[in-house]
Amino acid sequence: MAATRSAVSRAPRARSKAAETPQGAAVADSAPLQLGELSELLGYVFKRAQLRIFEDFIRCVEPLQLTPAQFSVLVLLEHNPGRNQTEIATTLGILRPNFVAMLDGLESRELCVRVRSTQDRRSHIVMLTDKGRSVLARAKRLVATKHEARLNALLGEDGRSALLGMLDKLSKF
Amino acid sequence: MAATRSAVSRAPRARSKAAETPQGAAVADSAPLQLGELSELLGYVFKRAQLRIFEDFIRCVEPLQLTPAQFSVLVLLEHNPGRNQTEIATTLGILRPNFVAMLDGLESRELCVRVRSTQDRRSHIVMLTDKGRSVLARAKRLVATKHEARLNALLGEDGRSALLGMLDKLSKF
DNA sequence: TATTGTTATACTCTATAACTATA
DNA sequence: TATAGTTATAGAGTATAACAATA
Repeated sequence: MAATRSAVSRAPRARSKAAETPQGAAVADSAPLQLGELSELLGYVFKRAQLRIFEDFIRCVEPLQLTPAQFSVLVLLEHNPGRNQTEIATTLGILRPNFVAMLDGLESRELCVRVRSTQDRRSHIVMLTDKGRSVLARAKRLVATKHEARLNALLGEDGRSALLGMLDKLSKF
Repeated sequence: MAATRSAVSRAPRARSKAAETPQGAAVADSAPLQLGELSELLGYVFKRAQLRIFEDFIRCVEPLQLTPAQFSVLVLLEHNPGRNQTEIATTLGILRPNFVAMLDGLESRELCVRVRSTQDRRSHIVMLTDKGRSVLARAKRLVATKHEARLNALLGEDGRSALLGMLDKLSKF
């Protein structure tokens, strides 16, 4: 989950030199492009905002080297002890096959462990390690004090909760 | 840009049969998992909403077989005649190398054409064809009457413009 | 027969280096 | 030398089929 640009994202470039032509002659070209109805298209603006938020998340949590997806796994493990891989993965919308490599990564960093369930020996219960718990605690602190704090400053507490409410409606529609 | 699930998305599954146990005995397991602080994490909720919006866009424009990214290119071509590949691509946050195959696709469907610039023979001016203009017009109609209409119904006109305003702030921060 | 974790695989999106033809 | 379009390539993220172990 490295920094992205995406099919529908990023800001237009700064205008090129020609736009600074003294006598206003051939300014025609090289001005920033018109977005047309894209600037009113919710999906378009949404995607750009989404990318910025993830970029900022990654930057804020950078000392701990956790992607948003990895962070979400650790949070889920903390709140749902005793669950197996499939339960964790599908709750996050991750397909079981794709969760294998992801867990391998977290486990190799000793942030969590898989243990065979004694009740159902097909299942791997996924548990946070002490190190995982400590990294998660630090990550949550960075997210709260840097990432979310920045978003709060930008949107205001009212704006933030209004936004959360709308996002929730959208994600259920 | 097929329907996705993403690292941080999709709704939790319905509870499994065990949860419907008559005498409330072993309900403990198999209940939906706790999201913990994820439900308050803007990026997490944002991503889920984002995926739903794109899913809906694709579904609404499905008769024309246009992805959000392709649609955004056609809109830009309509509003910015005479521009070259690099200008179109970078405005949308698409890297020049990745724009080549994308344009190939649109051009092979005769929705646009590349023509060598006479002023700078390195440049390819990208132009909408008549067919491209017509497909775009139909796409815009579908987007307005189905996709955006649905979002308006969900959020209300006030909510929609408030949301657009916040998204705009976010995409510039 | 069904499910869990897994492997293999493929397709899309994103990213970088380097080539070519022009300037 | 610098830029536009391109090729090649690599890495994420996402998707499906199928296998071994277990139920």
